[in-house]
Amino acid sequence: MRQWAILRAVPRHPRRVDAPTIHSLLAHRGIEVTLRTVQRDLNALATTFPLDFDQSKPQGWCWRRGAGQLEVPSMDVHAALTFNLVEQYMQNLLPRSTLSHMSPWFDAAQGVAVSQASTITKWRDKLRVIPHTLNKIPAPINPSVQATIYNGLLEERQIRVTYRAITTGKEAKTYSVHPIGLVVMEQVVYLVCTVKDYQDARFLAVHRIDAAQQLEQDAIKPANFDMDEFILREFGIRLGEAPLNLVLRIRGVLAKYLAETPVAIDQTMTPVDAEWTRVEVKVPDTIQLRSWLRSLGPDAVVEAPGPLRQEMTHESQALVNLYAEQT
Amino acid sequence: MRQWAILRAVPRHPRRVDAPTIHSLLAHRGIEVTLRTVQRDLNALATTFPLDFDQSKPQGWCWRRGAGQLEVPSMDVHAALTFNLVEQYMQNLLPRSTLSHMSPWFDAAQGVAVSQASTITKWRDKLRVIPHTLNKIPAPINPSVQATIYNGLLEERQIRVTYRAITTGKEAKTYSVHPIGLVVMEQVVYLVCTVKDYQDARFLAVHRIDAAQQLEQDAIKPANFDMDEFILREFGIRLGEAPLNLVLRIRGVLAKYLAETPVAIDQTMTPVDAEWTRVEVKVPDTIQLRSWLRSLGPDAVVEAPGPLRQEMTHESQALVNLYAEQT
DNA sequence: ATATAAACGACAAAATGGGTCGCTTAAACC
DNA sequence: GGTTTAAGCGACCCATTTTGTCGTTTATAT
Repeated sequence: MRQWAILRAVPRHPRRVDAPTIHSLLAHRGIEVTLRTVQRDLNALATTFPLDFDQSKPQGWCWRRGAGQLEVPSMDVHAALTFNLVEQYMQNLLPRSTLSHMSPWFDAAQGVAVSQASTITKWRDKLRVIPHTLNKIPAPINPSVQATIYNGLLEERQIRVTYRAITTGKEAKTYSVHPIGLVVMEQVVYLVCTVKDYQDARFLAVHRIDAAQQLEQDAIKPANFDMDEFILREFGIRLGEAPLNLVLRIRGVLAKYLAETPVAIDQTMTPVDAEWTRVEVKVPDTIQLRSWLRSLGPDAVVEAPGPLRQEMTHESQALVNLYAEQT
Repeated sequence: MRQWAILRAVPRHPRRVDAPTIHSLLAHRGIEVTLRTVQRDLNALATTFPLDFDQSKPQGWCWRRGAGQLEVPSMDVHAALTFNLVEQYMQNLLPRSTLSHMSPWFDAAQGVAVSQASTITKWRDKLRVIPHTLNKIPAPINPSVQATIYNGLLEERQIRVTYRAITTGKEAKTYSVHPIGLVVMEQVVYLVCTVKDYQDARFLAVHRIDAAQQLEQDAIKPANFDMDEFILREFGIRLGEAPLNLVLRIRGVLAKYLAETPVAIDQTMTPVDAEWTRVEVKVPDTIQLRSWLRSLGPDAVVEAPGPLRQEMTHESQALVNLYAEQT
């Protein structure tokens, strides 16, 4: 039991912890033993587990870099299968530096034997995830900047950041921010925060932060801040306040797909004729809805509400005009 | 050490393992002890860990249902943050029954204290993932059918399935299949397999499989089967053989976004005038490309290659015609 | 009904664990 | 640069625990 507690107290590679710290930590949990015993335990555990310590005087103990994840209960094949799917899914949806924190588990999932005795078939041979969007390349994030940002966010401390605004020509500025939250949209990670002493929240793309340094001062969250409200307002998601009663005319395989994965639970579908099917569904009025409707091309026609139909009509006419121009 | 091995040998709830099995398993790993010792260990461990056994004679041991994931090294805050992001991301991308296999880890991530002493701030307050597509509802999958399918796939055994084809009117048919792989596309899970003794691979939507039963016979994978080739061909992904040298004219915020998350590493962007920017990039000729181009609406015009421009021109004209019709 | 195998209690010998102490060594501080 | 402080480590020994053995009980299978 004590050894179990010690194992869990030892952190992964870059971070380190020394024996006296573990000793007091154990005492805090009601496990009263001599420091000597803790030292003995650490040495004993190091013979079986990939633990390392540095040569400084209070020896800093850590799990060897690249040490695998040991879990109880151990990962079963179905969990491993799911981890493998998620790994493929996430590949281009989060920046490498963030996703890398999960690699111990992804590696563990890879290592789970597919079947007891059979061939050493690789998971990759059996599993594929087809990306639903065009695979864009996430902007790289400086790992140390990311670490500082995430720490400041979680410990609720102010951070001094050097930010390179997207508006061209402007050079990077340095100021302190109060981190509030993290928002991921379209493969980009944004830090939601207030700047200096202003009360209004802003968002900064983390990959455009060139340098970051955690400050001593606590971060102050503006009163009555509502993250969801902020997102809908500032990220240009919500276009209308009320949900739309969308009526759509669709054709082809799209009807089949939509029958299988409905847009919402109240979705109803009624055949119009041999070619077309009418879909009625209540959906929030968002930018994603527009993107989706556009992406369907000439297989979907908005019938109602009127304003949305108008909008789509104008858009398609605008597109035709653009294509009519000589290049 | 022996107890550690025993803990890892005990599976999660529905599955069970008995003491003699563990005993022989330990012997296999060079740990030679009496069966009695194993029994004693199990009882001892059950006082500290949430282990349960049933009342049948060879006692079946398992981790109590809902037992948390215990890991060494324990999950640090950055890993927990990433797990929370991924959980939000995956929410509607995989069916519940599949994703639920990861819930022990998602729960563990939730449980990681955000900061040492500070407030018990919930992760949810700080993290948000904005879905990039319209959030459709994944078709529910019968968990026991899913378990059988996944098992058959991993153990490479034939499966007798009752499949409800999407073509209306046809009733469900039952036949045996040789599972080859799993493909996830647009929130739907497909089983790639060959049917009966035919050599050509097909794909079945897992949520349309009403019943499944694992058979004794080994599954036979067709010679020279190439999963990637199969996907490109059968899922209608690849439209042209060669990659396209896409030339695109874009405007507005899109130019900024595309500069940050390029479509491919060789992407070049050159301003045309105050409004437009020209993007050149080599991309595979896929259905996703079309969807993406369409989703951009009148903010993007394809300039080359010619055939694609033609295609887009015709599509937009067709859409205008559709909207011009009286409802 | 009988045979088989697993679980369990009891006991004793063996092994190991852990506190104490003193020595050594490396930081830290004046 | 010397001194202080604290951590690591080897050694010793007693108490506790561990584990093999064996006999009994109980449930499952034949």
